[in-house]
Amino acid sequence: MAEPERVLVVDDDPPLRRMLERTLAAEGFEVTVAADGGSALAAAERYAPDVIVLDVAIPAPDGLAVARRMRAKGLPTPILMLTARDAVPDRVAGLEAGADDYLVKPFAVAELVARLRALTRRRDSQPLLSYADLVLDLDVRRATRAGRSIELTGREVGLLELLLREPGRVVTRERALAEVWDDAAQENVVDRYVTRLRRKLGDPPLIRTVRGAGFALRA
Amino acid sequence: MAEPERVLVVDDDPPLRRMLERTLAAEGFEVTVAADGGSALAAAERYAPDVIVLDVAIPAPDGLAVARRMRAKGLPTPILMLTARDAVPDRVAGLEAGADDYLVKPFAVAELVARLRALTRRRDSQPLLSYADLVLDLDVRRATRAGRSIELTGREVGLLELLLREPGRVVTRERALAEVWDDAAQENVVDRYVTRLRRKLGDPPLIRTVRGAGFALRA
DNA sequence: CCCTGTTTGTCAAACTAATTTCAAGCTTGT
DNA sequence: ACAAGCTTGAAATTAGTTTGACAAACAGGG
Repeated sequence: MAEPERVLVVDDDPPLRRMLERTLAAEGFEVTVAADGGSALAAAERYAPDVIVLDVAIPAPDGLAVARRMRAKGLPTPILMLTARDAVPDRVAGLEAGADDYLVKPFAVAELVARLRALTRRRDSQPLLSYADLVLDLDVRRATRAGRSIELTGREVGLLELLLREPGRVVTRERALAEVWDDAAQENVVDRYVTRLRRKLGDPPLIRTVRGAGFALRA
Repeated sequence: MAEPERVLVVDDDPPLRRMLERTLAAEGFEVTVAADGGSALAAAERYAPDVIVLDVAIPAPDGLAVARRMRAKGLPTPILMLTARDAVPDRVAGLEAGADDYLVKPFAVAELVARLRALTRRRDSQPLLSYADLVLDLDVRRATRAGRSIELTGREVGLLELLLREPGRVVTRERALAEVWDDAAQENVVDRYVTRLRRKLGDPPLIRTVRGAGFALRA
């Protein structure tokens, strides 16, 4: 088993808050609580939870505002919103504000736990490839470096994947042509794409030239 | 088909009231009417409707008061409130008082019917799907973005649902054909529908094309 | 059952992005 | 300084995408 999931519970009703705190702890979550929007925002940043349970009706910035601000700041943490009534507008507003799921009060605690598990469960997808501060996501054809997201084209992904699969090892042009290109292309395309990748990936340079042999990620 | 949904219409304007009575009856609802707050409360208890259409501006206890009292008595019947102006305070007040949805006069009758259906069907309905500020309601085949309501056709909903079920992941044309179309259609239909969706969903664009692969939602 | 408006699917032309080539200039090792 | 190898801008080429126009299928109302 992995380490416990960290959950932030935001609700201004002390009994409910305590109940959630105890139940979730019993379910194996590591719980932090907040009673109003302001401390929720602070806690979300300081504590970096894996998931947030957020009541819409809380003092200060309400749940919707909190969700919006978190999204504005770029925090991707999944939010499960608690809404008071079974009102369509409420739910729509919550989801528009950036919530990932909602639950109508009163709710069964088992239901809450199930939803939380669903939100924290990692989707199955191709594993990410990485090297130093570079991460390549094959599913989305996108790389990330130092937090910056970089869109890549098909060939760029192919070449970068090849390099990442044998980090530091030298990849020859022949090899690259065979694996990324369906042969029958000038060897120069590889160089061309190395250049493009270097440009997109930025500094400090990650792809090293091995004269007479090929290319490799910097050791 | 199940038995007809019972709706209580509360409005003090006789022509409008009669029009609603006739239209809703034609739509298969079983209709009862009331002209003021007092009889509305009485009818709500005696008649036990599945849903209530309630004008805010009525004599005696006004719409807000009626909603509040019904909630105070513990009646959970969904209320669709008709507000005269498109004033935010009005709507907020309505929702706070216990309304489940609101419609601004003048309204299209079809819209009213659609909302009523949504409210009565809501009991055990599919959860809403969302991504960024887009929310899709599968039950009503309608999407909402930034408060604007967007009508979608069957195929449009199907495709959008597919994209929303794996937010950000790339959906290939093949996959879309298999899941949304019963195969046996040109791959181009997918493109065609992506275009239509993009137009309907407006700016900023949500559907990104991943050249050579397919389409995906983008943050 | 027919008419009407909507939804759906097809095609082809216009368009756009990605890929590849070429050639000139630049590095590096000896 | 020379040669072999590497880099890169610009242009040509190719592959893939978007969209208007239209016809077929369909749904609903009279």
